[in-house]
Amino acid sequence: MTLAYSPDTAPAASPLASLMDRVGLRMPFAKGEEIFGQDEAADMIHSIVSGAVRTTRLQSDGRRQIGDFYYPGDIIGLETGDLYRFSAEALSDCVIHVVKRSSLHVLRGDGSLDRTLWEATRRELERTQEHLLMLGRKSACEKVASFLRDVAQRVGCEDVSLPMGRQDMADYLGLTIETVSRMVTQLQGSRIVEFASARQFRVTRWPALERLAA
Amino acid sequence: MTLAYSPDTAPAASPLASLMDRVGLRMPFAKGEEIFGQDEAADMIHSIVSGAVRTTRLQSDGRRQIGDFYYPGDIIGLETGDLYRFSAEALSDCVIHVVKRSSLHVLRGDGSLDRTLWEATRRELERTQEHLLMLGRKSACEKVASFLRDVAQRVGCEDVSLPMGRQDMADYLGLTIETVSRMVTQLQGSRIVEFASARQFRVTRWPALERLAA
DNA sequence: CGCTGGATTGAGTCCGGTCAAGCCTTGTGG
DNA sequence: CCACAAGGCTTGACCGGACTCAATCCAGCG
Repeated sequence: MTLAYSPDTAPAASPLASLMDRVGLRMPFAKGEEIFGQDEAADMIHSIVSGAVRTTRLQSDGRRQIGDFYYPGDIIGLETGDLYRFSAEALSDCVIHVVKRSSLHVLRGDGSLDRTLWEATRRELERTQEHLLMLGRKSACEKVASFLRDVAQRVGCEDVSLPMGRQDMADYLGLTIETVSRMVTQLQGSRIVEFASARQFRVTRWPALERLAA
Repeated sequence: MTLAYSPDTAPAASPLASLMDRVGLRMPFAKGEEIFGQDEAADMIHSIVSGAVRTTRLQSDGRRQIGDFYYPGDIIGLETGDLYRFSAEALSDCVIHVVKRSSLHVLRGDGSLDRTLWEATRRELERTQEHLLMLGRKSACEKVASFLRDVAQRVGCEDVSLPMGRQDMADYLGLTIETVSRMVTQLQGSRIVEFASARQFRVTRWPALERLAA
């Protein structure tokens, strides 16, 4: 999570990824396709090779919350007992390395696998706690600022392209798409970020962005 | 987390707790006392023997978010790398079983400890995700209803006593104490719950409460 | 070139926050 | 045992930020 990565290509492999390479299967998914579904039996672990993924949870009345966005090198499907608690969908065309949980037993023994999975789960927990903090106590403007900062930071290069649309941002931040749009416009008005198109931007004033993200 | 427990007394021990009994130390904490602090070195794991605990995170401007409330049998201090990301405070006088992380190595070997810790971390992640969902997409009324339902469910008996005050509830739910208070009054008005005092209530209409908690 | 779906913008509303009194419980000292 | 003080909780009036609904804009694409 803290590592830099090259978008759309396989990144420097995590320890787990290298273990997983020995078992499992690479599968392509088309943009918008479901990788796994909420409440399905959780018998797979997924590692992203290329592309981007969102995890979502749908309530009966249609309200949607996005759990997180995932990029090459990230693992999804850890957070679960017997059933997936979120569904996962491809934000773009992507390739996923899929491993049956049961086949991981082959690699068990020295305990290093267990500890690696635990480590990954802990990082996931940290990210979720950070997300929690944002939802609970930040204003709309601070939320959008934090989001753009996090994405820009992760990519690490000048021009950032967002793999997700406004609705996804809104459902991640607990806002409406109108509010997200207004805040983006506002941040642009104060010359803190600059959008070339709706999904392409760069940060023009990092300190100001950091300050707003609080 | 899903197990029933007797408040204020040691519960049916978790697998981890029984392991931890062999090492570590029982320590008493007074109401309001800090058990560990945000950004301190995280070298301990804490298991609650009796009483109740909150974990909190403070922002520079004073805004506070409560991570979760913990009761006998729960483990805290798992969520962390080198530093605690939240601080933990005693909601009431309580007894905590404290174990040095390093001394857990003694018990390592068969990997069962690793797996148990992982399991605990995963449950923590699940709870955090549930919390996330609530903060992102629920109305004030739904939040308070969910909260009261969860507490009542956990205790399992008729009369529920809240170990935390309104401010703690508010900081957990991402609301102000005034809004919490109004929602409680409202729920009482519709005969869904009944408060004997500010910290003592019972649920009078479970189905309605469940429906509101959505 | 027009179609289509996502993004932006605007006007008006409402939920939850803010500020300010009051109330009730708890605890302390006369 | 009562008086009083202190802190937490409740209630009210008002305000404002985010939502809703609706119109418009714009980029991508046939």
